[in-house]
Amino acid sequence: MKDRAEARTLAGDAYAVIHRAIRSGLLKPGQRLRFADLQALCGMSVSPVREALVRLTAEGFTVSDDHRGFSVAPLSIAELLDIVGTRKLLEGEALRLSIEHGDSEWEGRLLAAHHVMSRLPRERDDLPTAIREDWDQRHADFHRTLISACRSPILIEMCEKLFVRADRYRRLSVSVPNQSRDVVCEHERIMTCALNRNADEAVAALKEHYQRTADAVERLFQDGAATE
Amino acid sequence: MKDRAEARTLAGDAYAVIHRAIRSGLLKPGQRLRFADLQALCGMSVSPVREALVRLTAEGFTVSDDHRGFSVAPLSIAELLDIVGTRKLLEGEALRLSIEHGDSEWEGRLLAAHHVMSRLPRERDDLPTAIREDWDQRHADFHRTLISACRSPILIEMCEKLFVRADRYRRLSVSVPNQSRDVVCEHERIMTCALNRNADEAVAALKEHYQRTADAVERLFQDGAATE
DNA sequence: GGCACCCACATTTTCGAAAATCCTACCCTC
DNA sequence: GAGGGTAGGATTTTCGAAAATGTGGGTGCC
Repeated sequence: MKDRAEARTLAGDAYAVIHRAIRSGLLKPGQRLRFADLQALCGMSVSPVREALVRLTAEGFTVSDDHRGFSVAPLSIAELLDIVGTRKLLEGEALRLSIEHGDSEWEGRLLAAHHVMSRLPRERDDLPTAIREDWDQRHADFHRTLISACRSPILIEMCEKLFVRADRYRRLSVSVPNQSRDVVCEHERIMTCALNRNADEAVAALKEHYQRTADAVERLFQDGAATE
Repeated sequence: MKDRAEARTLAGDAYAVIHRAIRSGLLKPGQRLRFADLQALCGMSVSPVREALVRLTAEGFTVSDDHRGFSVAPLSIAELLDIVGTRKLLEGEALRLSIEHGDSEWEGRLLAAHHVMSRLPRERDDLPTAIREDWDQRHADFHRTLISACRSPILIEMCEKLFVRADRYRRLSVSVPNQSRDVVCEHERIMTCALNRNADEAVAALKEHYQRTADAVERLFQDGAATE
């Protein structure tokens, strides 16, 4: 769930390393994961690696087959659509609650998060990885902040998990340089509606935002990006 | 998540044993979990026990503190209300989708699940544990069946996790013999509305059903059941 | 030729002990 | 007496090897 500051135990490191390897595509969907390889990758013994895999499995990034080990969870259009549909439901409701309960401190954090994000270059394939990761971080922060005042830790946790899970798919679509979308504008609209306490419109804008991302990735899938 | 058929590895056994111990109250909320004790309880070495705890932590039954081990997740009114609120949202939508997509085969399974449950004695404190567990099982099956046609595996999985998590609380309320509720009737109303494809009413009835359970447990909490 | 069985190999899972970390209580200094 | 540092013991975390299990191929039988 977290990624940074997750380094007090070796198992935490292993989790971070493998998680990153899966998101980055170093470990491909469906690929079998051998302990020997992962031990070499993480530079540690089998125990923490196994612990990391158990955690990743609980979060849907890997799948486990008793006595036959683990493999990277496959990607599919069906799962993408499922994730997006569920996110629209959960984050939509979380945003509505946030707008209902959020105070001016929340408004401030929201403005700040959006500002920082908008000042960074838009995600593009030709940018250095470090900058892309930076944008990803700010983008995640913005969406986190949106729902942070909903007063439901469980809802927040579920949204967080789905966000990271969806991220595997979103990364595919980044390699398409132009999608004739103005993502910055979409974010702005969500924020403005939220600040104006216009819950219905804010939620609608958020759902639209996710649906567009889903559509972009779906197009990509049909061009065969999933099979590689 | 599962409990039965989870026995192909020792770690799976450990998970089942500890999970059961937490739900039954043998391991109390907030209690520190020492490996030595759990190894004795499960009859195995540290590795599978640790794996079980990692999984339980991912599902919210235990909490982990780096280098300080694990403890049973505490119960609180706030969490109960959060769980119930989220369940109403998730299962409500899942039921709506199920009603939209379910075919006659689904209707059949729903009727069957309800029938089996209604023929069993109502859960009561004075009944033998085996019978109570049987009723619990059928009750869970009924609710599972309700949403089983929603076509969203993720939604189903989340509902399942919340159901089990809420179960820890629900078990507290069972010890109160009479709550002036007709649970059988509540279930029947949900089913009838669902079969009549009356989504709005079915969802409303389901949410009411959960809210009443929550209210019952909440009353219990205020009488100090949480502190023991 | 097809099918079942069995053996050797590859891999995961589990064990028992070593290493690392945390907590407690004590001592020393100020 | 208060604060800080430090050994000792308890506990978790990690390691490396042993045990258990799945896999693939070869052999013999029908």
